Amino acid sequence: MGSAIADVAARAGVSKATASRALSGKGYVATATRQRVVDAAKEIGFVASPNAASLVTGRTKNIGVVIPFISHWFFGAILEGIEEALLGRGYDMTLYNLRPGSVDRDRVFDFFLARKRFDGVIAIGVEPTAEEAGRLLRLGIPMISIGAPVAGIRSLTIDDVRAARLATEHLLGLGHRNIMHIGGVITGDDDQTVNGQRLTGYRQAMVAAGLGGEMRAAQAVMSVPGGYDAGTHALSDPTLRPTAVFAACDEVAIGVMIAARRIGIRVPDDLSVIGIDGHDYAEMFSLTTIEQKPRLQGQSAVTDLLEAVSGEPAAVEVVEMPARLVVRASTAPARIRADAV
Amino acid sequence: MGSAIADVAARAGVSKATASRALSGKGYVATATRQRVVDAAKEIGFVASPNAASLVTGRTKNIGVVIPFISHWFFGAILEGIEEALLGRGYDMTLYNLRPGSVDRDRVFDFFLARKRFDGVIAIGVEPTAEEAGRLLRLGIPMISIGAPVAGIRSLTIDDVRAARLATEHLLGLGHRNIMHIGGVITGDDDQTVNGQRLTGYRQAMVAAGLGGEMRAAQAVMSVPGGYDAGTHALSDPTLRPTAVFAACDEVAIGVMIAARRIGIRVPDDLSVIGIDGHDYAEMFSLTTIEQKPRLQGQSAVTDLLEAVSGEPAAVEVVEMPARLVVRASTAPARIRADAV
DNA sequence: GGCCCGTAGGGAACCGGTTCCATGCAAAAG
DNA sequence: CTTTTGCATGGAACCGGTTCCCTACGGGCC
Repeated sequence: MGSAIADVAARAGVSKATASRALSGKGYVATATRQRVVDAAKEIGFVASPNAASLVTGRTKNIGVVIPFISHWFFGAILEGIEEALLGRGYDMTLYNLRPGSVDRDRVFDFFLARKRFDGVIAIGVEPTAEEAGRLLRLGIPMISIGAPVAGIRSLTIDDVRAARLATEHLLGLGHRNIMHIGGVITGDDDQTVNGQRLTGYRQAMVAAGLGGEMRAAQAVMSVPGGYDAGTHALSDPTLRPTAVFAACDEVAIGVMIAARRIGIRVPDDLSVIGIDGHDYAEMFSLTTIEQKPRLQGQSAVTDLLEAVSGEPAAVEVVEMPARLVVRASTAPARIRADAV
Repeated sequence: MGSAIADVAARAGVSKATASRALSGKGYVATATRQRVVDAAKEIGFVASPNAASLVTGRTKNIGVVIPFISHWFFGAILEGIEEALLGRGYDMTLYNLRPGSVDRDRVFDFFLARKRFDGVIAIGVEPTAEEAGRLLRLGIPMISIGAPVAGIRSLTIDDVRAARLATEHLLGLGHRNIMHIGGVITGDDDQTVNGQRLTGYRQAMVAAGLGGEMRAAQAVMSVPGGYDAGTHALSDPTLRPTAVFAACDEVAIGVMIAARRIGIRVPDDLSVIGIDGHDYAEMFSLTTIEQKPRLQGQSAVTDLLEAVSGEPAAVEVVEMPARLVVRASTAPARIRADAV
């Protein structure tokens, strides 16, 4: 069934060593000989076994990727960026979908990732612990994390505190005072995850504006329905209604906008909404947002990781990716409210 | 650096053969011996090399998956189903993102998939050609396709013609006569892809209702903005406006609904909208749809494929998955239109 | 003319497991 | 008491490539 390189060698009348050199293009092989080997390989439909090659070279040309969600736009887009970059360099991408709080977490890190199957690992929005990272590094498997920076692990990140401050300041600059933050689920008081940092940025901006007492924050599932539910709840009471909402991601922002429209609140006339991400749908919804480039982040992660795979460890530990304010029509200057006149 | 099974064997005072049996659990090993080996392995942090094992067993415990989009809900959800099912059985999932019309297609099928790296291949929405499939089957790599059935390849599908007929008939049953179809891009007259089949189903239902002359179909990018653009275009002229739209997928349906609202057309009062898929967001948008279960499809594909991997080829070539009408508030009985009075 | 060097190619070890086969031993069967 | 059987283990081949080391040959240089 499967033809081996020995068969190719026999057919071309050369040794295994020469056949290997001819097919891989390494070492001295006469042009005529190389051609004979290539022809022979084609004739019998030879396909090399990457496993056999990995065994001796120690390189697998395979990268393990861990991600919390696949069917979320942001993570899917990162994944597309990673896959494209890897494919272009002849690498495979093996994917593990590690839902937050999954009991499989140990199994993935201990069993699946810590085998000699991967040249490197990319962890997205997973925030590996020191032990998890250490286990891999001890095996000589470099790792890079996309998301909130983790001490001791090479990370690719946007400055989430700054992004959140930027978003809040944009609303403040438009004259809003009653600004509500609708973010993701926060665990504990000093949450260092992406959600925690965005809450921190909101607080910093509000306090700096002398509005520390006016802060209001709610938590939502990070999706359009999640934002819709949270928005419906937050906007239902006219007396408590904010004039602006800073949502921790664009899906939530879109959900809030739809909720507002259902309730009869006009965006941006009665309510300004800003998000973070630069979602594919932001343009269509005229959503003002702090735009980041997930595809680019995926590509950069690959570049960095493969450098670490084949060379010395890079100097920089935290690489910061760009995030910029894109103003569209979901934010507008605050109006003097009727009930405040 | 990496410790081998020989080191474990030496430390436990047994042979490589016994160490292998102890760790894999196959063959006779005394309980005490097994414990010694397991302890030794733990002490030196032994991690097995799956490549070495694959080389001799011929099994890689790795499945290749080809998919046209990752950051689209439907495909992402299938992927989550596949990944979950594979992980549970100790399999890896290696992913290739093959955008439609990509020049990489040959490279993926010839180079990446047709190596001895995979025990099987799942192709999603890719419709492999006979050659592409044949190459893999000749190598002894079973393949299953999710999407429109392809002759000679084991396929998992919903009956897209029937689903589209069901959707159209639902609108007809509500008294609508002026029903427009907004579908995906169709290539050629006899398009056998999912998009083509859904158009066919629409036509069948319309013709059967004696409305063959009233058919109107437009093409859209399969996304919310795509549906928004197509919807805006289709609904802008009041004299040509349909009373109902059958969208080929829920994203497009949602886009149409948003377009309608912007124009000032009330759903479902002035316009009924139905989609296909059962998107996560359908509930929130009160969207009537033909619901299918992508996660379940992914899981089923894995079950079927692994059966083929480890046993005789299954008898059935085309497996049909359920798709059912879920009525929500985006569809309503047709009204006598003002201009028709 | 002898020596060195660059190019060609072969033999064999090797990567790290799995598995076949042979051997030893104790308990059960005859 | 001998023979069979079942369990336990070791030795060695093997999977399919890559690579190290060695040999060989022809041309340029001293």
